[in-house]
Amino acid sequence: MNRVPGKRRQTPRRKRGYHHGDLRRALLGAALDLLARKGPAALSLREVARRVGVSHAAPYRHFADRDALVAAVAQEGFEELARAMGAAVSGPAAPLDRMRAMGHAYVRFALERPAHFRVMFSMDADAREAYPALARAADNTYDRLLAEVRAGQRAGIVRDTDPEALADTVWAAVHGLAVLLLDGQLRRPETEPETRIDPMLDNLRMGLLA
Amino acid sequence: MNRVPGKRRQTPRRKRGYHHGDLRRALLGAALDLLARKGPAALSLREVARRVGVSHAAPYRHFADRDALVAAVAQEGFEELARAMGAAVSGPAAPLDRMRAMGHAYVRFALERPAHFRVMFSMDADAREAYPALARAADNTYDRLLAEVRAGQRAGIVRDTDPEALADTVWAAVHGLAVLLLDGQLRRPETEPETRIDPMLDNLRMGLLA
DNA sequence: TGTTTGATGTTTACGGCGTAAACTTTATGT
DNA sequence: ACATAAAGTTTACGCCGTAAACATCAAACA
Repeated sequence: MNRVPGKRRQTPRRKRGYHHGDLRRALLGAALDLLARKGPAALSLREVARRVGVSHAAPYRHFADRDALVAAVAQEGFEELARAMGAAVSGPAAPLDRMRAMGHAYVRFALERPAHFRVMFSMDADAREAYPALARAADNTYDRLLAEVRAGQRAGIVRDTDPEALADTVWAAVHGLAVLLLDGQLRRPETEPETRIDPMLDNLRMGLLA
Repeated sequence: MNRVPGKRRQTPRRKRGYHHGDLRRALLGAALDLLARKGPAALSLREVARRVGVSHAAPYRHFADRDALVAAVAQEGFEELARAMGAAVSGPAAPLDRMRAMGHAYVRFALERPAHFRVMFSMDADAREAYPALARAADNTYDRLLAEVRAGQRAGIVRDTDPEALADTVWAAVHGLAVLLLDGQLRRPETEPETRIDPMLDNLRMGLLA
């Protein structure tokens, strides 16, 4: 049950009337919109159903429960983030520049869609295991970064230690920066949030030592 | 209204019967316990009241609403984290060692009390503004780190750039590691989670460059 | 072509939640 | 001792997630 993703309409334009046409997608869209406007606390199945104009039980034909809807929204977020990061590295060629571009895309995504970003990381490991598509989408972003680290090492630019540890470090720093900015935890009023990332990436490059 | 913190009983042992004795603290304790056992979703005013043996409206004498209770729990978390970090730096004398100890304490706290840690960072900046005590408790942990960075610079060990940017970098990396480990996002099965922090701190020290 | 059938959506119902208002009880200061 | 305000209770309302029974429609098959 619950719809196989690939089985969708070949000619989706035909508006070939289901009962609704394409609930699921409509629900997802409404959920995302609600999330952006009113925050995570306001994201309820009933409100989403209301906005889409169906009964409050209709969503259960497409999502097992509220968590499943949230997981689907999170998954969409990871896919969009992966796209943004992909677009970012389409420009620069040098590994370090590519990593910088990815970092920017990551932080920008977080700052532009805070509620969405938050939801993406709101499920703990156990909860996430029930949604393998989500896990795959999330892994994807890590793999992109790791590839750049390895490329940097092959080019002799990046230090030759465990590449996964290096990728962990960079990802943790970028992710940490994103969530701390979101939390307003290290926002000092003078500085534009996004300008924080370049000094940070410089510090990562150079290290702490004198 | 809502109790001035300092005005509490001088001799709290006397069990000088309020109606309850010391609700608020009991509520906070129950909330923390519930959080640890059942996760953030299960943290409800009514359940907390039930556990403490009081009517479901009683908590409103001590907390304006559910968010206020959550904020108080978060604040306790920051205070405890600050204590843990304080205890960690009581040993080593060298700035870099102290930073390492602080990082360990931070990640350990997150891994040992995941639900609590999550709650601490679950409120966005706007929401947090309503709870200045929370904000102060949170700032405290940052200031400890910044002090170590400055000490390292004075000792000539740490690179002489903007110390706040350096502190941001280290904090972001440590915080990012903590939340990613919690999310199971970069857990690779072979390695013990806490062993991740030392390679990361080494990478921070040395930088990425070859 | 007409019928069946499974997918999609609705109605009704239940209990839990946050919160407000009106009420009762108790501790404390005069 | 008694008034008063703080602390706790009861009752009530509307929202939520979810389950079950029911209705409707699209499509496959006879």
